[in-house]
Amino acid sequence: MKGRDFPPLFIDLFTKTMGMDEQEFELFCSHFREMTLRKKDYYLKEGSITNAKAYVKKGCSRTFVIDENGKEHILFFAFEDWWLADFESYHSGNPGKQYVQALEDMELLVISKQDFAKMETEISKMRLWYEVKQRKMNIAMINRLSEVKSGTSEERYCKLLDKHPEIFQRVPLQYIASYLDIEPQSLSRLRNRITHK
Amino acid sequence: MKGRDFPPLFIDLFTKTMGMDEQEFELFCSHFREMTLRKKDYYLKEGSITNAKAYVKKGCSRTFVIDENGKEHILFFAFEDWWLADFESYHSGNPGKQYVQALEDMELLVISKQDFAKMETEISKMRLWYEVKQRKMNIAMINRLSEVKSGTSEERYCKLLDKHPEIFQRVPLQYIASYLDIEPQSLSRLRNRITHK
DNA sequence: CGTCTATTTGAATGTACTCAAAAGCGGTGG
DNA sequence: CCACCGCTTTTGAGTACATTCAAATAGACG
Repeated sequence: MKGRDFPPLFIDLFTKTMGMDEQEFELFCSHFREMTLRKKDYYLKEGSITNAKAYVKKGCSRTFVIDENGKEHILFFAFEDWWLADFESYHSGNPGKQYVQALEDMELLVISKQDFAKMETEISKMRLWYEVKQRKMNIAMINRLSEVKSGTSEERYCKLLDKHPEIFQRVPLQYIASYLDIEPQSLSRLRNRITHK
Repeated sequence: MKGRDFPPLFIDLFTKTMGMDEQEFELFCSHFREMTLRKKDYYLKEGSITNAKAYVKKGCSRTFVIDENGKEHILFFAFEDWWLADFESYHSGNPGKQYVQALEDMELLVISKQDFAKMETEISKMRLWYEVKQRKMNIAMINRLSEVKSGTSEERYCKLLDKHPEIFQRVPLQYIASYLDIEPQSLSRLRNRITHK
């Protein structure tokens, strides 16, 4: 697969933002393999070992865990230009706890751990990029943690609607309920309450 | 301050685990300044800009945020050998949202952002160390996120008691309640319920 | 059109919350 | 050493809110 076939944001990220030259970028791209998922397919399930990172070229997914009572809890959604992996499994080599399921048909660009590591030694900018990436994920997780606990469910719903209205165009309400940590019925009543005032 | 005055685990981390030689280690240590906090003192408050990392030499603290209704939510506790910082503020340079308050008298080893950055260029192993650190924090945050949402409050309490009994020796129950995202009264009743069966 | 799934609505239940007050505990100073 | 004060934890009573189970409606897809 040639570099020019990659999505614009992906190309920009590595050429403009990171200053990779064309040769480096071609080398980099050659290590990705394309993968498609149909809606409802799983990219990852609990117990599987992740040895790749996946760039979301198209579509969206939900990452969730199942608790001791069999309940699903969505940790986050992923859309275009996000990176998907169960990082605990990826770095430890142990089976992961996360599920990743496509909510739309998806196109992924997958790079194996080995190839990524090779890239990091061949293209020094990669290290920096991944460091920054890691840092941002970190901050996002801490913020998500603050949000999960803050305010009433109505406030959490309104904030999500305000900050990420696009989610409501693409993700069924039941999953948004899980993300907000409430039952679908409660979300339905909550939405009613809001529109009737 | 001489390297040999640092806590054993700290010395091990950088000499044994990271393979820093004595000279590098002395250089490294020279950039830390000691800081003490009295119980209940704040190391950080919302709105302040963090430009340092702090190694917890002694004591423990709680990191929390205050939501729109004025409620405190504890994100995590920190004990000996942890690193403290509002990483969002640290990396963005913007005012942070976190509070860090000492729960016991504390001794910290503080290194400024500038000095740490200088160290990273002077001692190449530092980069690697910080990368690994970052990664682990990341995973810890994702796990914390899973836990906050999983199971009943009773199950979360029991799991904490099982995995981190030492916390109960050092942290007042009201803060454990906040960590578990329940009111102190509810925690009290919950504990009663458990011991009476 | 029919089936399957998602969303809404209803009614009853339960759990955690609030407000309020009592009991317990630790530390300080007389 | 004891008495007092402040803070933490517990207990009580009433309330609010999300949950559960159940069923009806609405939408999506073949």
